[in-house]
Amino acid sequence: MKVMLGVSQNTINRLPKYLRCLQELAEDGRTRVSSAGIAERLGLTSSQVRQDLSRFGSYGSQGYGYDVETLMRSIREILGIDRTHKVIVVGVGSIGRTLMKHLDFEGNNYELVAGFDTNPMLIGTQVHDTPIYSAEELNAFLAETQVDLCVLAVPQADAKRVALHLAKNGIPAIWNLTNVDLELDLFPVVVENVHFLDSLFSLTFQLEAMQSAMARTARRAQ
Amino acid sequence: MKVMLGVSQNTINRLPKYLRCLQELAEDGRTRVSSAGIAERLGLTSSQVRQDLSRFGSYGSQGYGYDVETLMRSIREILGIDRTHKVIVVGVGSIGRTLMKHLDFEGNNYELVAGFDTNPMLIGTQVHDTPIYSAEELNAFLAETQVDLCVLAVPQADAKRVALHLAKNGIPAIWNLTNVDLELDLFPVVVENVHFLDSLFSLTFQLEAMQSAMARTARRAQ
DNA sequence: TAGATTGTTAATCGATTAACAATC
DNA sequence: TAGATTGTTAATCGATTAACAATC
Repeated sequence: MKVMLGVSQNTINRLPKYLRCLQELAEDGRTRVSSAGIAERLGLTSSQVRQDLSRFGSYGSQGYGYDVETLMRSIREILGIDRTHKVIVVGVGSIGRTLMKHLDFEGNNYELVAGFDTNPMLIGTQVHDTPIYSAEELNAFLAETQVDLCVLAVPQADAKRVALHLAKNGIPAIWNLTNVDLELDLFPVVVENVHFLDSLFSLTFQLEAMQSAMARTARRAQ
Repeated sequence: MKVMLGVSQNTINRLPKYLRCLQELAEDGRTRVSSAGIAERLGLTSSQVRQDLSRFGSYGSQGYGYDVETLMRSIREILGIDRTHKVIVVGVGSIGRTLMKHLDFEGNNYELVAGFDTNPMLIGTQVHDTPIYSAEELNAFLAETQVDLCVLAVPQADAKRVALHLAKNGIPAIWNLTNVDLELDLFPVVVENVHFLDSLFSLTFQLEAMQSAMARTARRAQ
């Protein structure tokens, strides 16, 4: 594989969108697609699609475009989701449980190996075929299992402490759903902070902007 | 308020992060902060913080910086979350319910006025003090209540149909949590597509990139 | 007052778009 | 073969950073 120095975050963030677009095309029975075809569906330019993909290699053919299945496989490979990742869920409250049940982990090669919680009612149960253990069993579990990724969904008050603990015990990636910004700076640990509200706020801003634009238009039309 | 022509999406996306930063500062009892102080906490440059804020107005003082409370209020105003927004939840499955219970709607002036679902078990119940109605009651409800925003959490198969229906019945903003890309292009309706998996994939990419960087370093050290 | 820090203008940097030779 | 479309280089555009006068 090419050395991936300087792939921009924007490019990385578009890869999952390309993948979803290709999955839709495959479901529609399409076997080939051009960069212009992808671009149109996503509201981008064909230039950008080709430019993005070319950061990682050559996946198309002149005069033909891209084979849908092949490009899908290639993007999965670039993202790393062609390989299996072992995942634990720490904090199996309502958010943790909902994700375990509804997110397509299996279909993307994520293996939910265990959940951990402090609630005695949950310990020993299963959520979506995944066993839930007590928080005390976490260290022992990590010592004997190579876990790739942790879904962090504990209460806000516990977020920083638990994240630090996970990092110290060798978890290399934390998907942080606690709504607390984790700036761990604990190389070699990567963290992705998910903030539901940010996206709601952004929508609200757009709503207000649209409505005031419409109000201006209406005034001018009078 | 200034006319907001050409505020970049990047700037808009940073506003919620500034807000969260200020909230943390306020909780720590801080009453003032400089652009450099905000920038450091968020890993940005002070220039960028000032540049972003100056798109909307002047909120600081030379030699002093920003008053934490005042700036918080101003950003809420810019985002539009100082005003009350009436919200309905369409699709009160496990994702819809979890959000209703756990997301801080009230604290950000979102008023959850109703939920709608087709499941007879849910209809007539309350989730987090919000009544759940039958899907058949939706149209009548929209006719008599001015709803600002809809949280869309129906099954994937229903997403496009329901979104179109909402748009046609006057919902101006849809927060789409169905994992289906909605490219409605139904002006004047704004849509925000939330894709949980995108962020997980992006984390996985970073994980792989970090691990292969470490492997290279290790080889070189031998 | 002197030091600090803003808001803004100018300079730089990076990302997107356009263009086109290569070629399926 | 002729038309289509890639991968890539060059041109443009926009976003970030640097610099600094204004001033609290």
